[in-house]
Amino acid sequence: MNTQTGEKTKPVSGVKPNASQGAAVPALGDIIGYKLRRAQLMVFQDFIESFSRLKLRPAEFSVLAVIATQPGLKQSEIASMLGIKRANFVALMDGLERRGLAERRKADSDRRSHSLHLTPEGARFVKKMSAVWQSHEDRLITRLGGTEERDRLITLLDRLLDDEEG
Amino acid sequence: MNTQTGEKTKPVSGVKPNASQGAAVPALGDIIGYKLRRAQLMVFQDFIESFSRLKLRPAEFSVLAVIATQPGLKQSEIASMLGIKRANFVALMDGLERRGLAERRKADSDRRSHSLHLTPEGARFVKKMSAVWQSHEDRLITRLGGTEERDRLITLLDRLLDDEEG
DNA sequence: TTATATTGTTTTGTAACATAACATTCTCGA
DNA sequence: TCGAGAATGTTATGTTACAAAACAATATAA
Repeated sequence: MNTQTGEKTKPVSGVKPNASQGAAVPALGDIIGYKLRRAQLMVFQDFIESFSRLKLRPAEFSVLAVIATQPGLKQSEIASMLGIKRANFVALMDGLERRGLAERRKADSDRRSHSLHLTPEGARFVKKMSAVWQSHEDRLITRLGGTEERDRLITLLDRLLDDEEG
Repeated sequence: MNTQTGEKTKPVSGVKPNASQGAAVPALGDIIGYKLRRAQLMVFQDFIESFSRLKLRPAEFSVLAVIATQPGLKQSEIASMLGIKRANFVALMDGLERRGLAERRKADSDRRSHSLHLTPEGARFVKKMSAVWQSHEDRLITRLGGTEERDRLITLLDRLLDDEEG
């Protein structure tokens, strides 16, 4: 448990150290949130281009991935797992159903809820989707410098997320 | 966690790992973009709460930080530096000007452009803002495990961004 | 000069995200 | 068992971020 303010913040790359007593005006390169946002935008950009042919957006991709690996979950379960408000999940799921990739089934255990499943066509689609994702991911790993660096990045991001795992 | 690539996968040199065989459906935890997005949302959430009292949003914060450290830049320069379309920058700058924090000055060298500066009140505001940011950032650093981990995170994010620095 | 490019701006459209209200169904304590 | 309250999916609505097109004023280049 290191004190945060105790140690001088080391300039990351050619950034001036801050000497004054009050907090220095942060340089862009020192702002975690800023770097995080820019990196996320870059990654999503690559993702969107990679999936333009399949006409699949990041949120749709994540929903199909969850349904594929955990079929039968309730709509609200998947929504909350992905941090999507269930109100906004409806249209998203409508789209997947309209394209014949996934379907809602009435659960007889709880007639309010819908359990979500892939259609046969959806299963085929997920295969193509996974291949496209793999090459996208490989591109990112290359940029990072290898799988080891990828794992380190994931570990650090997990630390930020730790207590909101849900 | 690392189900799909195993420990030893090093396809990074441009060789596709699963070219012949189909790629596995990715688990959420293995998707860089997903983790990145969730972490970014968490960080922005903390940022927004930290700055609710000052009524300052991330984009406004970044603009003030740039103007404070590099006064006199042109509007379009700051916009592109932050990845904000100049069309969308107008309303943002209007807001800062309306609050008396920053101002546009007609540059006589180029009468089309506006050079951006802090007002005296803006300079005072930036001091408070920097202090608030510092505690926000310290919170993140604590979550990461220290300044060393923060630096490692920044380094990794920079690798993703490397060739779009601008 | 004339043609072309840049700067700031307005307008407009789209997508992401949140909140409130509702009908249906379930749960559970009185 | 009933009835109050919660959960589920849905609709409707508003807000915000972001992108693209067009424009006037000004600068630059041929």
